[in-house]
Amino acid sequence: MPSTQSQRTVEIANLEIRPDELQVLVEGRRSGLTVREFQLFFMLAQRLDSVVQRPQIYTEIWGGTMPRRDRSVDVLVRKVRAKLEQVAPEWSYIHTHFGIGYRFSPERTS
Amino acid sequence: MPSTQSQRTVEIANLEIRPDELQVLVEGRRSGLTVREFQLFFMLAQRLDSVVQRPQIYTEIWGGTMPRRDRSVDVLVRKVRAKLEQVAPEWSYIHTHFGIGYRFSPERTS
DNA sequence: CTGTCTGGATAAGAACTGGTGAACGCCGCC
DNA sequence: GGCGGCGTTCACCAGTTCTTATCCAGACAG
Repeated sequence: MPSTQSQRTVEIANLEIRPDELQVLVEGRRSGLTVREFQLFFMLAQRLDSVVQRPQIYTEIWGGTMPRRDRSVDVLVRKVRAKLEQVAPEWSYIHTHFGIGYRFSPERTS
Repeated sequence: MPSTQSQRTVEIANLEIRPDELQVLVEGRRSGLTVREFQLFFMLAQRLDSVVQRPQIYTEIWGGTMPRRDRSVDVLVRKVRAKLEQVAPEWSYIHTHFGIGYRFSPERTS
């Protein structure tokens, strides 16, 4: 195995994540996430199956402290969900934990 | 053994790439790329279908770190595109990934 | 059931990125 | 010197993305 710095590709469920390309592929199809969107997605994916609190997400992506009543994270999550749904309608990846934050976990929508 | 560094000729889609001549032929016609232009084209071609980030392109061609707001890469891409389009109007080879970089992948423009 | 709070959805304006044409400077050559 | 190819930089503009505001549905407490 050619080692090298960061992993070239991460595979989870039906996803292929390429960090150094900022790309997420679903069964070969590109999801078309923007840079910000990928950041969010990737940071959640790295914490597979654990709930990440909203302020923590904010800090990791925007830096600094999350202003009260800020909705940036929500809007971003929505956009990521929308794009992923377009390429993988039968799956859901980001789950809401009310009053807390979000959790990444690929699941089939039965 | 085929020996020696890189292959003499690489063929992809309707392209014929000759690294040691710095030439790209499209169905027999020379594209007329300059040295710089060929460097860009070839480095992207070698990473077929993967997105290469702008700063990485810069580093590989110019060396050093890409200055903020630098447009060299863009302009070079444009020139390569222009020359390729002249010899292959029905094809597109270099695709833009907004906010990230460029990706090489020969495709017909239907 | 009612009131309050959180998150989903959408939209408008601001901010940013990349496409494009042209100008500029550098060299080698006529 | 004047010319032409090449590489770089500049400026303008269109298109994309981000931020923020608003309205609304769902969750939860009393």
